[in-house]
Amino acid sequence: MKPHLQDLLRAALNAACAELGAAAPAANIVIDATKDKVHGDFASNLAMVCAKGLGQPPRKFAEALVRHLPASPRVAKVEIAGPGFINFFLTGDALSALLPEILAAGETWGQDRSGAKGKVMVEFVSANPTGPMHVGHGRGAAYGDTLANLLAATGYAVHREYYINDAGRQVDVLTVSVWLRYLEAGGETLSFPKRGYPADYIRRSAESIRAAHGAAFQRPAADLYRDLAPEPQLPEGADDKTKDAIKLQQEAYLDRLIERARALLGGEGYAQITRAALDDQLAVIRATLAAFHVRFDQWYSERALVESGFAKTAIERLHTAGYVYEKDGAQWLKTSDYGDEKDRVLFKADGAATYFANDLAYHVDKLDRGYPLLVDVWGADHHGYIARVRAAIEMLTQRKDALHVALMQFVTLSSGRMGKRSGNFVTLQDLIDEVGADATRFFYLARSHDQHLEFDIDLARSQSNDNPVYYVQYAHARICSVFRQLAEKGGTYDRDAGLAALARLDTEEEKNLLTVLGKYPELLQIAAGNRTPHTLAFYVQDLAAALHAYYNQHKFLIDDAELQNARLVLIEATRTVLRGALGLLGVEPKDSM
RNA sequence: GCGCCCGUAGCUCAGUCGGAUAGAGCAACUGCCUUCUAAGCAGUCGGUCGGGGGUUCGAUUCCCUCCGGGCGCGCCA
Repeated sequence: MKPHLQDLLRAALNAACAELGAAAPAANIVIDATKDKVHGDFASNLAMVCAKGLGQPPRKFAEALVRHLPASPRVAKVEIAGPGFINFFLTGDALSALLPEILAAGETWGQDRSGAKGKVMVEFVSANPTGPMHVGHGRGAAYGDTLANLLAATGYAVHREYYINDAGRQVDVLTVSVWLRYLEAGGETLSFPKRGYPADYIRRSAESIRAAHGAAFQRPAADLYRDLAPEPQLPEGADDKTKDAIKLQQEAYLDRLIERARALLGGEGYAQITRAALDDQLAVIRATLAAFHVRFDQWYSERALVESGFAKTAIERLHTAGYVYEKDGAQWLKTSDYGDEKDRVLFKADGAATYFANDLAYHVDKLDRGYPLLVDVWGADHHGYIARVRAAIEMLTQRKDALHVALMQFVTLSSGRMGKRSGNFVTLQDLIDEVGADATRFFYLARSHDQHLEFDIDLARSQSNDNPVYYVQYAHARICSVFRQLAEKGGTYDRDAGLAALARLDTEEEKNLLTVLGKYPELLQIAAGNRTPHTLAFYVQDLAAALHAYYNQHKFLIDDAELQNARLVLIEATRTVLRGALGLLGVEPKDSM
């Protein structure tokens, strides 16, 4: 509808300017859906935008535009209002014309599945495989999954990927933590290191290793602690400076335990525990994401990236291009040439790669795989990391727009509900178990991602009219119920007869529902283009509200067969759009409540 | 100190490219079930859009500044 009105206005603009003997301004013509029906269906500010340049009063120029506006069967009335707005009132035919389109296209109506906009890689979640996901990861999961759906629905060929951080020191900490719990379970008495991972899930990992390997990794505690200085302890009431110093010493102690573990277990034994521990944690993560209806095309291992040698090869490329230099024994990347506040270390003085080096190599691989557009979904605590990755990507591509980072602001749980279940936090799995996948997803998505989110667990789990996700699902269920009732009464639905009688849809509620349906295609473009899935979550609530208002005011199963068929066409189309939108949100439409 | 996100109704939050009288849900109050599901509908109440300047036909929106909250500023990951 908008392009049609733009065409009309453009013609009017040319004619009106010709009359004035002036060149038509090159302004792009803005058409907005009105907030208030007294202003019609669509409005344009064109007269006010052009007035100054043409030396005309806005309202007078608006009159000239309206005078030159070509007639259109879709436009019932045009008015000038306020400081010079041009308001369009559409005919009923123009509104109902989208119903046959919706029914013909089905749930993908309004979507473009062609992939013609090219390939895009969406990397999201990528939670460390050292424990279960928490409620913050859930937000990135819901956001990333729905954003990927939206991009796929608006012409992109989308690849969804999870980067597994299964290399680096954290994996050694995981390995040692599991092994120490394993030793404890085997009867050894030891003091668990302060900086290890103490949680219950570590114990369960240790138990499953014992189930698979028996006592193969059992060693005496005496060997573990031989010639090892005891772990420094934090004194009561220490100041921050002291605390930091002690923490560093405790980390160093943990490093010594890691070395001792390698020595006592041998390379192969140590690696077996690492693999088992990682597999355990990843299995939990995969299960949670499956329960959350989040799907990935690929799980990409950092460890594999390093072991294949590509991590080094990729950095070599930057070296060859002249972006890498040596200082203080370390290899640095000149990210400050591309907007970062300082240069960053790729290889430490001891030769080890930094996390940044591997992550950068990973992004090089993404580009090598032919993705001109990369979307990374990160937690807000990583925002200080954006500049360096962006700088590196710009070095590689000479483009500023190749990488888009979407930051998820923090999630807190509603007061009084910060209970500890698995270790020292509420896991995403806990939340899904308690609230359900649909409500959890909807609550995450019904908030702008750059807004701090307070997750109201009590509201989300309430099976009541307070809960917006039920409100939307109820709208869908009500439509299903109408068709069930029709069948029970032995009635028939003649869609073609309904399509032929759309002119009968002339009540206020019907026009409003049609107006909301008509906004859907453009809304998908906006939600995908701005990367704001929450606008879709708001839309389905608007659509449900329009349906409920209609349902409450009018009956669908009536004696007037023609009108009944027309109304059934309208609610069938509404159900179709609801299903399409809920599908993108990853929320299940329910046939009954 | 510097950088990023944020500040909108009692609460939780929308507000697209600068547009008309700033919206929704919850809470409070009033109506509506003999009728396709009341997990619903209709209405009332509720605002210095954090404060102050600036830009212009017009600012919640853009710029400056101050106040308040969160996060980040490693040869950690």
